[in-house]
Amino acid sequence: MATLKDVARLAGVSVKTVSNVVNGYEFVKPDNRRRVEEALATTGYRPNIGARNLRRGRTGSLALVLPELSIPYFGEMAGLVLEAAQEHEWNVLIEQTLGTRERERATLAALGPHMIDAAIVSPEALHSRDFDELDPGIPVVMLGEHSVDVPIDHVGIDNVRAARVATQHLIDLGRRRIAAIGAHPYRGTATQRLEGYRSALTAAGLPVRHDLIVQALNYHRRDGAEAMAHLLSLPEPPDAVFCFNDLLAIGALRAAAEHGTRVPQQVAVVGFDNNEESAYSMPSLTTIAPDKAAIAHSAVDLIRRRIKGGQELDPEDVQTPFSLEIRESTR
Amino acid sequence: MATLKDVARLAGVSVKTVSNVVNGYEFVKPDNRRRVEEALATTGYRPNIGARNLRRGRTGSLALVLPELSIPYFGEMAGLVLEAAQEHEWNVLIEQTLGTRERERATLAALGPHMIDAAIVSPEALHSRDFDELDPGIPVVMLGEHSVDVPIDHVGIDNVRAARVATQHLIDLGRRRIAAIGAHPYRGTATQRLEGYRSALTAAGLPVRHDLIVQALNYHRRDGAEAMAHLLSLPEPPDAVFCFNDLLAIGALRAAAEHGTRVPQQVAVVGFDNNEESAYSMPSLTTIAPDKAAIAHSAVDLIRRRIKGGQELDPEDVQTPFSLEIRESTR
DNA sequence: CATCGTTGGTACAACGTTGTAAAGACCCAG
DNA sequence: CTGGGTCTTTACAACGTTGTACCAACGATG
Repeated sequence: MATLKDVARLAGVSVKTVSNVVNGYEFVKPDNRRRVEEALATTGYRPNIGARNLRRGRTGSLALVLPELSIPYFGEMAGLVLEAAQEHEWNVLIEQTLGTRERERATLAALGPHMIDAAIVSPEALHSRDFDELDPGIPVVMLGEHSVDVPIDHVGIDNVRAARVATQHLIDLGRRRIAAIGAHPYRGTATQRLEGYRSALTAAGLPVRHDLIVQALNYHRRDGAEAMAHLLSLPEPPDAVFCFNDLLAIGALRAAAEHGTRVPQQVAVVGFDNNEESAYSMPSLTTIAPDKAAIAHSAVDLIRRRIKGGQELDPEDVQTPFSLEIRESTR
Repeated sequence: MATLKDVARLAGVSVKTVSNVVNGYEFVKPDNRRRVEEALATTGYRPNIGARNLRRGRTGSLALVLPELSIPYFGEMAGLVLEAAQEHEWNVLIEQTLGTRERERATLAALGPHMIDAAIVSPEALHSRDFDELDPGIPVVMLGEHSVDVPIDHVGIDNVRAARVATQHLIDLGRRRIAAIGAHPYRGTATQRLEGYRSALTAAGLPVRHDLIVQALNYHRRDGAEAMAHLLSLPEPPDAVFCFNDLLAIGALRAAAEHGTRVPQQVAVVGFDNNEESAYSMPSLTTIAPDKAAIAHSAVDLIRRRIKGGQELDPEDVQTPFSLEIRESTR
């Protein structure tokens, strides 16, 4: 592998002059520039990014820390973050935590400031305040989950409002026994979505019935199916279900079908995330559609801002838009 | 950020001694070792991976090059590759090519040998022989696509055989007008799956009807839906369809439903990939299920082998197992 | 007590790059 | 032809790490 030294020798100039050509420095004699460029071409020189970064004190990489790539929401988000990061010539290193708090902490501790310039973290179990003790030494942007009391930049939609919109949609359909699937003891987004659900019911003068609120410790299709099966076996089953993500909703659709319950006639279903598959499920799924590209771009922008601005910048909380995508499951 | 120098000063020893402690070198006086370890702890020293790699001549990172993370198959594969790579303490840098040949080439050229130790490439448009001119200078393992005539390690399932199994399954159901969705002018896997489809038909004494073979330039749900709509509009529509991936099949299921055609009674459908969503579609999808974890592990193993063994090693072609997952769409 | 091998420690150079500072070449005005 | 400025190039050091070579101390051996 050719280095600057090799090119310099071949072109008959100093290493620095080659470096200057490579970096587009203005004042190089045309004659030398030509010779250097020839030498670059014949050697097939490629800069050693590691050495360059060592010298420059940056790495050119971001870390994206998320629970699992096989979960459609995170797969889609990761793809968009990759694109957004590439616009600023960042490489992206992806780490999976599998949703365990221990691995979320370990990952952040391990990455440290040497491998990456910053991290975009989509925490599952980790609380913002864990970062306090951690101090990863690099800018961090949190996606989704959010704790106000910690000075960390954050991007996400207004979960409370989105959940209210979803629930209100079911109320507008005339449904009165509206269940919720996805309550969770300590997951922040779950708490917020539950709050939105509750507030919509209350505002409409409907009771909040605890037997219609089903916990889900995981947010996979299977959990949604189990929860729905449970709801349908109740003496008075619900006439609508708000699922805290699309996977739960997809599972719920299947459970309903297996139970012989028709969607949306007997039970209307709303999801959350607008996974690509939700437009093709049978029936297709009404869902809260966050603007994922906006989330990805905002996250990268926050990182750029923080890298430029430094620690003393006030932490920002960017709320990205969302919409309600109405499909067959509530039509 | 503390460096070896800082720790050395604090512990009152040389930089190298600290380095020795950090790297577990045996012969360090217990007394010094203790002092160094204390200093390490109080400074919170973390080795600068970049500098270490520069010195050692390796990077500790792999690249995973694939079309799009939002495509479930690649999302799932990426997750498994991440896990497999982590077992050997590799970081993984993911690059999306969006399926364009130009970006596949550009990515490989850009990554070069400095950022990464090796690359795992899942090409969409790129041919193995493109690598010849390219010579990325690092070990490369190809997933899926495969050209025998180029000395590059490869992992994947036997597409021809798998397609034959899928088609044979439909034949065994008594279907006689079996269509195929997903033919493609130059995509290698498409060619192989088409060949398997053909050979199964021929072996069963069934005609290969060209009007029942539908091209798909992309492999998304929408393309499957369009292809299926076309097939169902034929004067003599098929009684079974073999789709070259699950997304096409999911789209086909929806098109069938919208056309009022019942699956599997009127049209049986088989997919390929066993995406997680395919177990929850309505009806659930019969599909070829490659052992994705085996693919991921084999890919990482091939890389380790190649890094140890060097260029003169004969290229290996690992065929991973697959199975036919029979579900509602053919029951 | 001289010698040797083992153990423990250090200085230096090197990985490939770029910033700094300084020196050399060139040109033009005086 | 001198002085000053503008261009152009270079040597050197440094980023943080580790391999090599070497030195020093030590106990054991003859």
